[in-house]
Amino acid sequence: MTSSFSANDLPKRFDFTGAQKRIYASWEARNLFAARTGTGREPFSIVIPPPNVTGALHLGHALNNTLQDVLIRMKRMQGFETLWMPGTDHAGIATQAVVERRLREEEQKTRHDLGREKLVERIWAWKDQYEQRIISQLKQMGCSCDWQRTRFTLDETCARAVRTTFFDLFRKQLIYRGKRLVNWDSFLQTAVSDDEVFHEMVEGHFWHFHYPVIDPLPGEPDRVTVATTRPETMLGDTAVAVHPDPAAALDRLETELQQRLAAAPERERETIEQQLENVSERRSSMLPALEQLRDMANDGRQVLLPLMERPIPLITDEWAKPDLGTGCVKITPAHDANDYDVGQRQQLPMINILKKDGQLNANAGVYQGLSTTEARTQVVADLDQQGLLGEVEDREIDLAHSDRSKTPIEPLLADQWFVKMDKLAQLAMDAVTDSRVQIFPERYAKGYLDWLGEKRDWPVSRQLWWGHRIPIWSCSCADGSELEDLQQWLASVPGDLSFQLELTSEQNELTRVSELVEDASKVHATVHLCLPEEHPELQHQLVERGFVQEEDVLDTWFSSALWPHSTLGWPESNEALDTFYPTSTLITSRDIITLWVARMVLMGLNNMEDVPFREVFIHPKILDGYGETMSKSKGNGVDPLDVIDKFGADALRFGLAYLTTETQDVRMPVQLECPHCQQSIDQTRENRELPRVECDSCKQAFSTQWARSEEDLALPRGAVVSERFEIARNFCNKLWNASRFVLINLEGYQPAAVADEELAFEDRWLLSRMATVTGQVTEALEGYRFAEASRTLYDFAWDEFCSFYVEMAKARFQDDKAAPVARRVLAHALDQLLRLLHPVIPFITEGVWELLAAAAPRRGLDEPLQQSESIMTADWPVPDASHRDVVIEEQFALFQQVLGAVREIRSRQGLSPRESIEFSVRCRDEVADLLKPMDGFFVTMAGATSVGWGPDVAVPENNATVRVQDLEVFVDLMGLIDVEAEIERNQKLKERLSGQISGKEKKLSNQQFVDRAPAEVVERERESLGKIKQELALVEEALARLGKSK
RNA sequence: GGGCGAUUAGCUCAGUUGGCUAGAGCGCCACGUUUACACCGUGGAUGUCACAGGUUCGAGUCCUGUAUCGCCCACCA
Repeated sequence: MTSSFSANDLPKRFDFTGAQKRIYASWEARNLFAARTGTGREPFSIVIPPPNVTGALHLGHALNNTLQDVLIRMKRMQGFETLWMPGTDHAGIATQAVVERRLREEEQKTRHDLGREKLVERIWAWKDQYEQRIISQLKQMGCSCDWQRTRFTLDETCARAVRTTFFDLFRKQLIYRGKRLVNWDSFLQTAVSDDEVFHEMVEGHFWHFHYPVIDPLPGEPDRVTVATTRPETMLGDTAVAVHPDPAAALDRLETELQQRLAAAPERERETIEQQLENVSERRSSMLPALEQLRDMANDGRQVLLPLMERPIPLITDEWAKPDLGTGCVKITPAHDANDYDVGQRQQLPMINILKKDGQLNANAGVYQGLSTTEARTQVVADLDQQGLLGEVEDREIDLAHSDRSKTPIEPLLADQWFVKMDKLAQLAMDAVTDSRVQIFPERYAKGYLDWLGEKRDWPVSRQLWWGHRIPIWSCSCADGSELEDLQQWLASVPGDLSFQLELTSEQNELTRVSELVEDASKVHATVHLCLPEEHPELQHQLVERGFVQEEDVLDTWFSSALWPHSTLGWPESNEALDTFYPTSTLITSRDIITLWVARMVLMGLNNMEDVPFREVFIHPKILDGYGETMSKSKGNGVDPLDVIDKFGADALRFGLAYLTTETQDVRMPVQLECPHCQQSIDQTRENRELPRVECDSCKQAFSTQWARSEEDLALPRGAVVSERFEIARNFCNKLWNASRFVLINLEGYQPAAVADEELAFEDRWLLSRMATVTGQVTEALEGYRFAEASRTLYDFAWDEFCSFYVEMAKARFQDDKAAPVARRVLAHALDQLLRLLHPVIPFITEGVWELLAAAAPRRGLDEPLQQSESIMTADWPVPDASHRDVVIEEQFALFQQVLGAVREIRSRQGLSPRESIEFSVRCRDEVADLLKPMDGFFVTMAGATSVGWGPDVAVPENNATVRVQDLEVFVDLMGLIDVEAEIERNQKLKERLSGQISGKEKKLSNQQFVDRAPAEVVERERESLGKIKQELALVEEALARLGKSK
């Protein structure tokens, strides 16, 4: 600050835009975010949940990162060596899909036109651009990440960790190859994950087919009937199933339905009754036939799959529900998830009939080359022609579609790599069960344990190009000698490698994968080789020997699972890893507890033999005004930058922290802001999807995030914001102005220690409150109670610091004797308040801190000290127990109440604030002694002059009264009194008091209460009743008086 | 279908181990530019604590059930 600085020149509103930029740059320039090793300080570390590089951050990220920054900043001030590890996630499918879509839209090309290498190059370019944007957003929010350590889940450091981990698991035999149904998008020619699939009801049919029984015995049916919504899949059928005990199944179902009926509400009864009817109908009409089929199945009978003319077995499996369809079900293991399970159980062949482009392959015989839709029509026609088509019902079908291409999903059987989960999952479960990892709020531990408890193997293959390519090379051997040959060569290769043999019998396509091979001569072997590191030379040799590298990449979560240690340089041992692992806490949202949190614990334990973090805090979700989750696709998302532009980064942060309660999701109505007239327009389900919106008030149009056409894009863009941030913005401004006032009045500040006896009543009060608040805020933040901390600070700063302490200081600055101490205490108080607020609102507190340093560089009550240059490195306040004083706080509360009473009377009587009034207080002598010295404050804060304190003050003739505890405040209105207003008010009061009295009397006359409630509670009730009665007496007295004067 | 959570003022939310005469902000009403702040100040009005039972001397708080909403997981031949 230059010497010409004057606090009077400071603007009335905090210029957050300028301050944010300047202050953040100064933090970075001083390297204040850097985590150091070897400092001997206790470490505190957090790894960021890496945002997807795909897109911009939304409000959910803003919340997530605000909370992390709040903790990191507090811990840093508390003297911990803090590390906040930043980075982004390569987000396989989402990122590749975005780039592919642009390729399609802008160049009309598919990824196959570019090829793997070129596509990956494009994605890298995209990634660089978007990573910058994300990091810039985080910086604008004020996040104090150690940017020099920024990682990316696909960078070389992380890649090394991935390969090392995969190799380790492979060698431990925890990786295996198996078949799995994937959601195949035949348009994009890619598998998509379950969450990229949406379901839609479409008009469809339920076709019944007859499959002839091979060589029926006399009395046996000559055909069985099955039903399906996807006729073409019958080409891949490998069995027809019937329930092993249809009678028992029906009985069980009936019992269950009857139980449900007994408990069911009226409107559900009908459906259940119908189901019951269905059961008994089936029992009489179908049961014998089903039992006969069951017996035939047990005899090993077969049916002839029409069109393919392939004999397939009749089998028994519980999957065939006797109450559904025809009671028999066709089994197509390669194209249906449930059938796949049946196929596994029953060791059925699995016939894939689909090519990746959605056309039928050679296994479909004459139908080869048709699309699934064409095949469907054809199959139905052909069966009809052969007289094998039965009933065709119309039916609504819940059909899975690809979210990206909107085409129907084809379930397709594919080779996939899996991670065996049994042991790993158990490790991760134990860590939570024995509290090495603690989850807050606790209830989320249940979901974590339940999910891991299933111990389902983790399919890690993804049919994508963007990601960590699975480090496996495979080679098939035609016969035993080739295999032996290969094994000898592999044994001679130097270095660390691991391989697995996968043995399959001859007809690969038709036979299940098996580890047990009875006849070795019929086997052909595949050798899977896993490399722990990139090894170009060896890879070259492998290719020459006929090895092929796995095309698929790993699930993104595989690399994310390593995040807490991979970012610290694992597998290389180094100081950062030693210092900051395990990390202290993880802050994330509940939807990735299983996908991410569980897997980090598991991988951390596997790789590091220690948990990745000691605590996990699950924060709420941000919902829109309709209670729906915010998402880009719904158009109800909010860009944190819009909020920052309008309200400031501090307001964004404070607003979010203020809303972060333990149980409630955050519902946040959203508005569009008209760029022409700044009018807010509520976002509705209708307008949130429009590319342009017309302003309600100025009638001009503006564009939204959906604008695509040139004319829409040419319009100014309307920001999406929420009024919820106004509270926080106003709070920051309040703090700014209070600070401005303090700074203005610090002119002439002289640092000096302040002895206890120099402290004024209000100083003691404020210091006492500050000690309490400091403790509360620290505890709240350490317990992840962000809303509580924010609310405590909000109330303290606004209602106590500003509305009382600063107001009272005004009077003291007029008094040359009192002013120096007032300045010292005020400088100290502001200093402490800024510190407490800094983690939540870092910019404004730093801004004021700098100004305070100019006005009062040395400050503090005991011994004024030069304070640190940045508030970031200032010490976190510790509650000063010596200042805590319950009596002072009580006395001060009395003062506040008397002041309130005077103000209330003034307002009630409609007196202008200019109009000075006189008041007297009837009270005990001690109280008079206490409050009389406060006379000046009544003048400045309520425009009221006291004319008497004590037990014997004269009651003015015409007065308005308010009673506070055991004292009475009279305002002499000298004939100006609005008698009606007083009577009305007193009568209202009388009613309320009488009600309370009768309530309490009733309670106290209840012998049960008096006997059983704790004595202390009863006593409290008695006292309270006594007080109310006294109060009522006074009200009645006042009413009588008023009646007289009327 | 399974699990979890929510339901408190017009709106968004607090409300510790049951002791409540239920709070805050916004909005609303009245007054007000008093030298930090109108993004402000002072005062005021506003509630069948979703519903129904139960436990208890006492229930917004604990238990059971119902309704509505939301989230996660599974399933949907």
